[in-house]
Amino acid sequence: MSALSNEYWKRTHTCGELTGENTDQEVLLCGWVNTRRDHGGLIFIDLRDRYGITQVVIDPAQEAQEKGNNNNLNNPNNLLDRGSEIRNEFVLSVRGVVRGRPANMVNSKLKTGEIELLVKDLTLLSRAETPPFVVEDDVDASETLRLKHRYLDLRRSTMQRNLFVRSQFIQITREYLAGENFMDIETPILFKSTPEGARDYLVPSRVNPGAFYALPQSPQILKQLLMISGMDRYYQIARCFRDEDLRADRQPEFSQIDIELSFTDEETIFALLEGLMKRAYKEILNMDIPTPFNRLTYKEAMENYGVDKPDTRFELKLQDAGEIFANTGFNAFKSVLSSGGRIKGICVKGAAEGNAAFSRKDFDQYTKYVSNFGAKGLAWLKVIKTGPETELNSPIAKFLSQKEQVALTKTFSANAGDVIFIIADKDPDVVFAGLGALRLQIGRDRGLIDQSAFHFHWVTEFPMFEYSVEEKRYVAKHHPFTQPLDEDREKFLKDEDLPKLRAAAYDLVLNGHEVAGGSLRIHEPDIQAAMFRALNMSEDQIQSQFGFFMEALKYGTPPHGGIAVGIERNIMILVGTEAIRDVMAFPKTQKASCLMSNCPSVTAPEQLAELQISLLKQKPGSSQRSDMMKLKN
RNA sequence: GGGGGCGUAGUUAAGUUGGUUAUAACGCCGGCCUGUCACGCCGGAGGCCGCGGGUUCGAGUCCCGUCGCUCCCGCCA
Repeated sequence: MSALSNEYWKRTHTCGELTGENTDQEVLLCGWVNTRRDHGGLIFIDLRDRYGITQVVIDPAQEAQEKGNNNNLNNPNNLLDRGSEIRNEFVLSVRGVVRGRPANMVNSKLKTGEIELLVKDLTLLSRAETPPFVVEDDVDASETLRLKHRYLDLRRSTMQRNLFVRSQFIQITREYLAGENFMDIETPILFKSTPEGARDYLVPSRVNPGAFYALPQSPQILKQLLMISGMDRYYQIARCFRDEDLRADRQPEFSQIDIELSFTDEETIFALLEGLMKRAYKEILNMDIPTPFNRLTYKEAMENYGVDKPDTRFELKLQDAGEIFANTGFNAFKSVLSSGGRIKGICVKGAAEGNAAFSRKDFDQYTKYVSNFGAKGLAWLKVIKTGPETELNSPIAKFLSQKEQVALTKTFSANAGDVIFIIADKDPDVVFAGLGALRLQIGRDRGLIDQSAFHFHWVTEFPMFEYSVEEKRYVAKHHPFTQPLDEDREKFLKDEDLPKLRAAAYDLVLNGHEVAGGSLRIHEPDIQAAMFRALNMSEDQIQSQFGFFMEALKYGTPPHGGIAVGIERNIMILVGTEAIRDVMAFPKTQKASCLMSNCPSVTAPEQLAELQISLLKQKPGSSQRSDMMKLKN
């Protein structure tokens, strides 16, 4: 069989654009067979491409009536024969005439539903085996199968839309930042490992045996060096790599809009991002996002929501009950307070009585749920109406004085029918984490979250340091190039009160997700040196890991700062999906493997030898062994 | 590293206290059909019940192990 001429795929239109205005035009469409409805002497084919679906009709009787204007009309029977051979996902070239549909046959579900294409010639460009799942919008297949045949999954309109929105978002970003004088500069993917932070992906160097590059966790140092170079305003759509465990919103490689500016301050950066988001939401969703965004300090976020990335689409804020129990006789609470712990809670409206009431089982499940976050218990108190008064109904009620019960009701603004949940723990982080997670869970369970809302806000004044139990030292909460807040600079230089110092670091939070994070950077060499010392790094470590950077700082560094916007998380929320896998073309599974290509895979011994790498003996049953088994089959 | 959920035709699921030949829908194959758009009607094929062990007269079902997918904790500056 000779090759087809490319005349067959010189499309005049896409499958999403023909309307009544094109009636009687002769057109050529190309696409995939979405469905075929064979009526014997009449065949309907829904032809699909990225732009939409157009109904194509093989109707020899109609065709015969319309003799005249075409000189290479096929034998009608031949057309029907070919039509009946067609199966889902075949690739077709269809030449035909656009026909308006009678009013009662218009399909209002299709953009092109007021017309159809009467086939004059139909050519099979490519056959397809029966796909492992039916390619349709409401896909009826497990994610495992979808990932194995990702190229088929990506034919679905939801996936195509997700990737299109992502493309739009990046395009808008480029235009916006170019308009603000930003320069797109690429930085290396093969770079130096910097042990602070996440685990690195390493790449062996063949020409330097035993030495490794690391894939960047972010271009942080490089973009700061660009500021020292006088690039003034830099951005990059930067791929980042982190070898840590995956989550629904975490992949080993992801992209961020990496931004850095010289001679800047927080207000400038906030306004820049607000402008970007406003424009993106307007152009993509035609939605007006109010700016400037609200701001919360880290402390306010923790006290009110228990997390540093609060979902503010619903209330259900945390209240403090520490004062109520300052002199309590209830030993459990008393010991928590005396050892520096916290007692906080939330009040759930209308959850004590009626149809929407929590059952004993619900309480047990929530108790179990908060235990995931370290909470040893969850107290619950139902507010019950007893005549004109209310009283608390709870396993712990008998331990609480009348005064405490009244104060509780008041502090939580609780009415009859409400339920108060309380967590008390010696470790304040457990109280925050437990209640923060409980608040979110109850918000979801009780439908308190407005799914169509987009709530942006800034979280500011993050702590500079947090203590690492594992490493027995303080580590930078953001990263070690972050400047202390001006008010805390003196204390920082005196090395005082490290856990209480605040950084000029900020996150942009959207619907409970951290969608961007940044800081003002240290531009003074002595401050940077003090920072490394605070992190308990020796001079040798500083030299070997960051010597080149310390050197660069000495040659005239402008004050600078920046931010990085997580592209996948933003798009995920924009298109309303739960996993960032849905906004990436070829994502990895939770074990960081690709089901389509089966990577990572075993490397040939020769390839390892060339790199002078030998493998340690594998544990029996390890994934490497099972991979080798797979290869043998 | 730890905890939860899932794994049965091509696909999505059902499968009772362990007991005949493992169901259904969609898809697939064949036939019929000129107005469908979830086309319709008739017929048919299709199973290592993830894998390996164990208990039992008998295992999709119970037990142990293992692999894979997923959600969460730790981790993710």
